[in-house]
Amino acid sequence: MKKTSLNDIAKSLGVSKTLVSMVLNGHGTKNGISKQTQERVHAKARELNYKPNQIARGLRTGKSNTIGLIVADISNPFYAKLARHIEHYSSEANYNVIFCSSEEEPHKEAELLDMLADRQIDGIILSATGQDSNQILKLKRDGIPFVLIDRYYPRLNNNFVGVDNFQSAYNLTDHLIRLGYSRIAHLTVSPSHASSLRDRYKGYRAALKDANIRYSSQYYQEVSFEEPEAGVTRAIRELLEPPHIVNAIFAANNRLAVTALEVFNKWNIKIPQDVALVSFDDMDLFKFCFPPITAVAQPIQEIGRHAVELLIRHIENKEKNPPTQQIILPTKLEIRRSCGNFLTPLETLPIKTK
Amino acid sequence: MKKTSLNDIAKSLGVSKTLVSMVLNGHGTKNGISKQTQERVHAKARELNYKPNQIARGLRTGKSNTIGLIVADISNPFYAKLARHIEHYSSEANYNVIFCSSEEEPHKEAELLDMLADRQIDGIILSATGQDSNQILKLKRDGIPFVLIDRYYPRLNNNFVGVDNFQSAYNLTDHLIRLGYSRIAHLTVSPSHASSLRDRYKGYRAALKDANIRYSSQYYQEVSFEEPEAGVTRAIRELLEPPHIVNAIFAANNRLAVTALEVFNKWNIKIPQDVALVSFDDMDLFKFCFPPITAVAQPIQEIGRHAVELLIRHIENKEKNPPTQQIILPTKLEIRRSCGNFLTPLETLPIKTK
DNA sequence: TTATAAAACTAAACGCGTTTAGTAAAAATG
DNA sequence: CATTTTTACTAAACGCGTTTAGTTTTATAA
Repeated sequence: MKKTSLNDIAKSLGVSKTLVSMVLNGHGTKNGISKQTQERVHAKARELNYKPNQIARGLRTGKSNTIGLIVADISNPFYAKLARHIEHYSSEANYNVIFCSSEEEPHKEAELLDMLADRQIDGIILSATGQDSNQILKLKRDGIPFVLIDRYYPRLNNNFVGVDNFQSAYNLTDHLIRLGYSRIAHLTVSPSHASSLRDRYKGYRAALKDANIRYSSQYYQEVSFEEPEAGVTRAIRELLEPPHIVNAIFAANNRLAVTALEVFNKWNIKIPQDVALVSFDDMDLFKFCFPPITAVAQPIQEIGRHAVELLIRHIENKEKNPPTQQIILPTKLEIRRSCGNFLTPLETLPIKTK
Repeated sequence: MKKTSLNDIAKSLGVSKTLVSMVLNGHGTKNGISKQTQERVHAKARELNYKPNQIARGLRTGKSNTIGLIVADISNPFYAKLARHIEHYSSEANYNVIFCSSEEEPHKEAELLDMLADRQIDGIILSATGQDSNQILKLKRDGIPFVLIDRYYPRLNNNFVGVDNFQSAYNLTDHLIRLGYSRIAHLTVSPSHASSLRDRYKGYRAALKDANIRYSSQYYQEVSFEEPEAGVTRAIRELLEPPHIVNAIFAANNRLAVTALEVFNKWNIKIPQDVALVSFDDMDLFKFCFPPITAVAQPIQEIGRHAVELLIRHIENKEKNPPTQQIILPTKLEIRRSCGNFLTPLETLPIKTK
């Protein structure tokens, strides 16, 4: 039960496969194929349930109507949601998506980029590990359209869709400062070559500086991507062993925030009494944690939409070489109780239905 | 700056591309190519950084070293984690993965299956919508190796990796019953053609029956996949409007549980005082909710590992046609406080460091 | 010395849809 | 009627790696 090929249709109608190809691609009239013949071809194609082999087509045209998406970690809900939106908008524009996950490893990222190039991908959406701009230069040299998301290379003028990590981190830190916290730790991933993480750190430092709060290098804690549990455990021990060095922790991503919660739970450290916690990147359940976690929320759907639009514009105008574009979208500071204004749920009102 | 092709190597060495192809595929010695020539070919391939075009190769061999993964919803953390594990194990076995998300729509599932077939995928891992077994029959007829995950078709004897949804749901319900709950609602997704959801419902019913608890059709609430908020809101209103019909809710997946939490929060309904809540599928943050949510946890990594192993076994023994296999893995009941044994966090012990 | 075999390599077909260059027949024009 | 144009269609090349069926050269056996 093999698939119907162009040739099958051509033979069964006694015409050439050229003709069939032209008709099915809508170039029939342009090439002067008669109406009846066109109709016969369409009818037969329907009858045999013909679907063109995209691979053979791509081999000839160099176009695959497929875009590659490389995220740093598909199991992180931020990227998972982003992947879903990207898939959605691509599919609307008649593109398929190949998802990949680099797991923050530059060599895996390089491998995946090669793999995608092998597969004649039309373009790439990439959240780069940031360690090595050679990959990006190679994409540029090879003329493969691409859009960076979430993280960019400051030196290179590429297509980019993301948020203002600096300002958002500044606001988040400023929020802590206004609530009276002055010894604020920054918990981040090492090695943090990703521009997003670096900008979050810079925003944090800038907010401290503008508030005339002395920064201590003890506040800065790096945790390896591979073993967050061990790293966060160590980091929190250093930050909170008496005398407590800090009274607030800024987790630079949601995974670190969740891991911090694990550690707090294990050691019975209470938020915000013992220490305040805020997270960059929101999660559905942060609202329902005890206490709810204050976080910066990114407009994930919008990031996905713009990334797809921008990429497709570049793919479909490859010759004209449209100018690169940087799209910076607004974030939202979700203020909850993990840094004060503490109310126990027991103080909430009685059940109100309807 | 185009990519190096086989021909480039052949020409620059003055040999045929046949020879180059054979050498680079390790068939050099078998075909009597001399040692020196083989070495020259390898050296030149390295020098030109040659990477074979997988598409052209696949066109000829019919093999792409790529597997397709279709999940019901990539933004659901259960599937996102599963995707990550599947990617990991596939990559270890030298296969790439094309991820897709059917968003529970049978027609999209059908489209994606066609798309994957077009791309000469070697095999498919699928969490089927369950509405239409024709898709599955077509895969079988076309001889495409596949493994179902999470959901299966009871009538068809296919490869399958998943958990015992019936027994796990039975245990979860039984846990509620032992804590004294007798009016237990079942909140599920409509239309629930997925075997996993149906089995969860059956397990719930069986537990009620074995405990001689009368079941009322009022306990059963279905919510559409597309609009969970509106549906869950309506469902919970019906279940909890005075006089409260139920005192416990069994959410058949994590998304429903999270949405239920949203509604409870909005209406100030307290868990477990006003109503108990349990979820099928665990989430990282369920531990830290207020109160922590009792849930059935699936062994996601193991599901991914077995699915990949089983699929690759079938792909690589396509001729021998190995027997189909059903792998049922154990779940874990994570007992937390959302159904009683209520302790406020305020009663916990003082900070204990180290 | 001649037939035979082994060693080392190549031409060409293949898979399948696209595209260029071209042909045959009918219609229009002079 | 002869020539040009138009209409309707086709052969063959192409992309690129794989594979089959050889070919040429050298070595071995009869």
